[in-house]
Amino acid sequence: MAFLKKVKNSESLDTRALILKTALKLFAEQGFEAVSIRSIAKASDTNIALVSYYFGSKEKLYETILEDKIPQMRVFLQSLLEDKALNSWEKVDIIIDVYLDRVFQHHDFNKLVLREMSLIQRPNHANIIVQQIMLNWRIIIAILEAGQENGAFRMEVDIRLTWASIMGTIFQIVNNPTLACAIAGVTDEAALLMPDFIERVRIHLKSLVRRHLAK
Amino acid sequence: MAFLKKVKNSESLDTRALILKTALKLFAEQGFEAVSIRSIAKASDTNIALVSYYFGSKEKLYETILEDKIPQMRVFLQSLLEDKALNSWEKVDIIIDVYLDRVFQHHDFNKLVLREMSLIQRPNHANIIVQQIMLNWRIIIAILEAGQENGAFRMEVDIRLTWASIMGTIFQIVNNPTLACAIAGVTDEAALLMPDFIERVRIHLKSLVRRHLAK
DNA sequence: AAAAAAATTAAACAATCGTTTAATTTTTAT
DNA sequence: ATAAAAATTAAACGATTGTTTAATTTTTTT
Repeated sequence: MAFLKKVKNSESLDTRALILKTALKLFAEQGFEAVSIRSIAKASDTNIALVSYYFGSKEKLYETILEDKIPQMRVFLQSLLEDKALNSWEKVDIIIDVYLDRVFQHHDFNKLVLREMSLIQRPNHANIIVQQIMLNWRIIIAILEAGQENGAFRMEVDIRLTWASIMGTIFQIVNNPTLACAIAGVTDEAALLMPDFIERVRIHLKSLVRRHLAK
Repeated sequence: MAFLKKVKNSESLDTRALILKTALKLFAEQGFEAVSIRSIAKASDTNIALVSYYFGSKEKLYETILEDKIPQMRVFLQSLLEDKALNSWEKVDIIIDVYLDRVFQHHDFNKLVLREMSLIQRPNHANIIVQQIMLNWRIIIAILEAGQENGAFRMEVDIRLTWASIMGTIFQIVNNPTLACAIAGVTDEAALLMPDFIERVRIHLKSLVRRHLAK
């Protein structure tokens, strides 16, 4: 019956990468505890023992996903902070551009991160992520506060809450498919990843921040 | 040994209410699947059979929590929409005030709702909540768009994304204790519920929206 | 005070969980 | 072609899950 032998993946993803990809999708959709190793195996058409074989445990599989995707963002942000060729207004625009593209592009992964940050009393992996995110947060705040100190932005503005508004807007949209579809006026969730919708969010955010920070 | 008999709750909460309260806290902290009936029983110092006894199942306990807390918000919003004594600027201020107080006051419950909205392929209870939230959403959008039509707000503003920014800001803060502590400059999570911090968010939000909507 | 109802308990249930084992197939290296 | 290594499999492991049972205690009603 060799002719019935299943062809596992036309794109020739190796099994390890296939499990990672499938697990990310399921974790983002349902949460860590709700996803069983058996459901990962079934969805990826692999054996239930392979999670232990490749990653050691379900926990370590999750950590691998998080670590694989942890942003190289910090290097970029640090260089942006130190960049003297750009003024503060240009830097804000760049940050919005970069974050918007990044969150939309890796929206599955961002759901994971967002959920981790909302939970407490969690295993080690959560704290690692939270710390990474907070390191980036400090650099961004430094960039924005520099704009205040050099006179580009209003002094009365609450910089930290301003950044919370920017990220909150993006997360609110990416994290909440039903709401996002209502905003976009579509029924298909895939439409949210279309360039025009992202562009609409971009315009809104930049307009919002510009009026807020301007003297 | 009657003198050693345990006194369960000084505030004389009946057992059913105690289980509800404890379960809400644990679900908000750890998520639905991560919380076992045994952990609820242990944390509330009750027997593991009582969840089934009072609520039928873990699922129905969760549904009871959601339904118990489903906002009376819609009645209020509908009356605000139809109120002709208030102008659009006053209505926006009121909406911000009400939502801010409400989300902070029931921050545990809001974590649950937010998480439900981010997950897909969930049991029935999730859809119920999502639909309720979306009904409120439509009323709010109607109120804001009325402000545009009567000339109070700029026509160029993206009303739906504006509301996403307001809610996103609030949720970002309430849902993310670590970030919120960094913003507030405190280490104790309890400090986030202090009136001065909420007041700070309120001032930021109103200032942000005012500049954004004003001509 | 006796009877009925409600609340609470410990123990057990089957089902599912993550993980391990040991055998087998497939791939790689010699 | 043969041997070694890696990948994959089915089956089983003990632990934990939500739930049910039946007995007991507590409360309420008569």
